[in-house]
Amino acid sequence: MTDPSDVFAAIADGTRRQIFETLAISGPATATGLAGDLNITRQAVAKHLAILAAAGMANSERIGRETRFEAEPTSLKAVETWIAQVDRDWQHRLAALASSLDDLA
Amino acid sequence: MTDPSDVFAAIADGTRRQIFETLAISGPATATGLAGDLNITRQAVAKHLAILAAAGMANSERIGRETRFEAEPTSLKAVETWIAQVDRDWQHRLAALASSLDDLA
DNA sequence: TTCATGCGCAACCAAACAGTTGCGCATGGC
DNA sequence: GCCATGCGCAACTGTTTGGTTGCGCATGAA
Repeated sequence: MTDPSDVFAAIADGTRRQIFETLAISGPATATGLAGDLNITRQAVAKHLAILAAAGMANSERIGRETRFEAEPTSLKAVETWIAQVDRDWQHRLAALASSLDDLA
Repeated sequence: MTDPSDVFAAIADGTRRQIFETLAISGPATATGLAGDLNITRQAVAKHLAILAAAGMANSERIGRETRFEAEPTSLKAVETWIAQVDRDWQHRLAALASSLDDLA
């Protein structure tokens, strides 16, 4: 299982989000291909892809001498879950506050 | 308007998420108070709160010699929106792929 | 007025990070 | 077999970042 915290760290970087978006929109791609669009080295992209993969946000498959990376959108569930939980906590606190104000009336 | 990218950076740090959760659950608090729970300096907490505030995730209010910080949960909308967009892109690509496969049949 | 509390600002430090260059290895086309 | 392509690994660099300590200022209580 991948640490949810890794997902948060992974999406923190703009370049990484961009790579992830590109994979979602255009489908599987290689580090070399992606490096063409963005204006950075293949190595830099490869590092980002490794981080995305470690966070469970991308899957790699070696085909001949190429390594194709594909996005794994379900990995963002962890972030959605966290946001939903915070929202629940917030609402819960407001409700408790309101009811305690009612008690005073 | 706050840069959405700031929100991504803000939630990337575990301590920051923890502070944000605490504010959502327990309501407004000061840097000194929060520093007690977490095991770091008031200064460190103050920096985190400044980052959260800059990202639009927290609002501060000075009361006497205290500065109370409150969570702003709506600020997470930007993240939710991004995730939803990526999901749409992903589904759209899959649909296009399926239809192009149909054309071959 | 005096004193303790709480805060903000600045300097500093070690670790993490995004990015680069350089090299060697494997795979596919000629 | 030979060469180009694509990749992974390693070392290095500048910048960002989470954290600390120290100081001075303002506010509330005695």
